[in-house]
Amino acid sequence: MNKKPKPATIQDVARSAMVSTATVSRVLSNPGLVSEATRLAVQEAIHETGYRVNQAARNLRMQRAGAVLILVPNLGKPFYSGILAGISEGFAGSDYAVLIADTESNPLQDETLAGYFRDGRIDGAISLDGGISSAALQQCVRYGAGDRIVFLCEWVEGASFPVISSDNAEGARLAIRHLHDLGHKKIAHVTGPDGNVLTTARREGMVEERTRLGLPARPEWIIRGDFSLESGHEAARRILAMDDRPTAVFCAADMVAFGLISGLVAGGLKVPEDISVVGFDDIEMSGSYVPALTTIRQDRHQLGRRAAEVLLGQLANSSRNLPTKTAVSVELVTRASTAPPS
Amino acid sequence: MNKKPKPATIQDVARSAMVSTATVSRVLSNPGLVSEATRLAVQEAIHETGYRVNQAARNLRMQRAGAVLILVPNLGKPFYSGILAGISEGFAGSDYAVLIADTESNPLQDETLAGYFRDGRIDGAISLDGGISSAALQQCVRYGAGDRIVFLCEWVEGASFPVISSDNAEGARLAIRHLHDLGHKKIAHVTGPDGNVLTTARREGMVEERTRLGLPARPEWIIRGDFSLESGHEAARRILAMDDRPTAVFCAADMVAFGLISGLVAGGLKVPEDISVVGFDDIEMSGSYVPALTTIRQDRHQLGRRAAEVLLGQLANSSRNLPTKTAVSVELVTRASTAPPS
DNA sequence: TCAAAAACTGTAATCGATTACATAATCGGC
DNA sequence: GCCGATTATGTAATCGATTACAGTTTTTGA
Repeated sequence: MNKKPKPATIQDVARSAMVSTATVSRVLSNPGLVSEATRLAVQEAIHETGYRVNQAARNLRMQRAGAVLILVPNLGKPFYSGILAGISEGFAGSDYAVLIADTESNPLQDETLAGYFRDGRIDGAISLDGGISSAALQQCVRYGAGDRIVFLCEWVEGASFPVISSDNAEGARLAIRHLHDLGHKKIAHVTGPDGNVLTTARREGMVEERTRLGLPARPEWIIRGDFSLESGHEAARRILAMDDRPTAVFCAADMVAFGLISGLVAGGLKVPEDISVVGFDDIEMSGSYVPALTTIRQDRHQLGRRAAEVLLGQLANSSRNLPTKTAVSVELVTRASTAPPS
Repeated sequence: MNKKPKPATIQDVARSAMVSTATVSRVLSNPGLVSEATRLAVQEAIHETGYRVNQAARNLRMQRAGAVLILVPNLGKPFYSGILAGISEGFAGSDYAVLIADTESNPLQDETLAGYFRDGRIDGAISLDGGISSAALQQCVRYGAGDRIVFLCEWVEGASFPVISSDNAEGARLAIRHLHDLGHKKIAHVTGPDGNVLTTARREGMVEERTRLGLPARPEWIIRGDFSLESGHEAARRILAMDDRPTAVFCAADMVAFGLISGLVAGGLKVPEDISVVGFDDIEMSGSYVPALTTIRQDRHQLGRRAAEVLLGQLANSSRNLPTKTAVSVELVTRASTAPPS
């Protein structure tokens, strides 16, 4: 029943335009080489036959895969959605397919990523996961993929790949400054997981600004978390148990802030009346949470686009430029979870 | 500096094993046709040369794309993560690459999906989006892709494609039965968005079971929502304003339940003491929310795997079997957000 | 023991593009 | 008006696999 109208090939177009396949191919990829007249004739023929280039054939001939791989630590985290959208958009004009792999549900073996390159299944990769083993990266470099990997948001300390990320330290500073402006002096921080580069950047930005403003510091005001709701909740328990409670808390992620707030509220404190809370990320939920969360917005769409652009750039000029570090600016979004201390 | 050790081709293997390329190819894809002795020799040669099949070449020759596309309404919703993990796992053994597209951030034009098929960029698709226009689907059918599309979780009413989904009506019944068992009589429901097939299935299951149990019904106890946190919050406002308040609320999604709970708490009610809340989905956050949410668990991993299996089956036997509807069973998870009415 | 069938294996065409090289046509300068 | 340079186009090899068809060897059966 199905008409399967065999798709037109470059041969069909050539026949229809009465030129050679070489000419058709040139019209497609290097129109400057073809005279006005033939170009028009060929374009006409393309239109007429409904021709579409067969990527598999092109990729085979050009020895490329026509695909890039995005490594996401955990697709379930709402934080990544906007980023992926930005990435998709960035690749929309190109002829690269975008593959996505979740490194949590399907942990990356040391050889896996390199294997993708080795087998010619991908031309490049963007990693949102800073936890890739350096052995795995070594492998990729060995297969000549050293300049076709870009890190986004997270990165591997010491490895030499381009990195696109928000200005995490600046975000932390903005948060502290905001709380300071409101009149807070005793400010706590719930960190991300140990060993994470974002944890470090945000913690250091926080400490730096606190010092700069001459605010008091107590060791127990730096609470170890892991970006999760639960860790926020746990942090609330700690804070409730303190003698000398902070009047404001800066959380390393919005999810942490949600856990924290619900824990504090359950413990009888009011947010922001008794204690102010600032998050980091500005995920979708943050605006509609109760109370709406004051937070540091990362321009996730922008981050994604930039990463796509950088990778496309690398793929185009195989010239191996120096790896650069691009910082995307962040922004304080003031909402209902912060207020002057009582 | 990069050694680029040109990957071995099937020719290299053939040479090394002193057989023809045809034989090597047969060892790869149809070992039964080759004698024990040559097979071993070839395998040895494959090992020795480090040969890996070039998918681009194979795909070109076999006239396939070697890829499937997953259409996700909104990658940001935590609900989808487990499903995508399941899908990835389902395709892990196969030689299909998995492309993911977010239909919200990058709305699907009518021709887009069909275009992927037409251009031979994908062999099949799994749609988590029930909102695909039937014009778009018609197009796909026209390109002979009618039996290479599978719907997962959501579906298009009236279209004839295989559907894998949770038993939504049963989930709703379980929720109502649970509340009834606790002693609740006045049960409200916050629905999903109008026109969504899941909204309908869950609402009908709820109404059906409520009727079966002889529970009272009031029109205002069916509150229109849209699966979002905000709609839950809005529902709380409505409920707080009612004269004759329900003692329990069944929400069509966990996110709605979160919004509802925070709204109710903000309004001075306690959950579950004053009012019980049940969600639907059991996303990761639900277990660690405060209070931990009683909800209907969908086996998301299983859903994903099944969809992958069904699509792989269709791709293998191009025989166009009847579209089937697979219901994956759901489960009540009892946590802290429900209790007997006071 | 011999013909027919079965089991292996090789030759070469093919998938649909790109591009090096060759050839033909046109142009410009003196 | 002639020659080299430039421009436009075609021929055919190539990317790396699969597979129809043919040829060779082995097995089977009477």
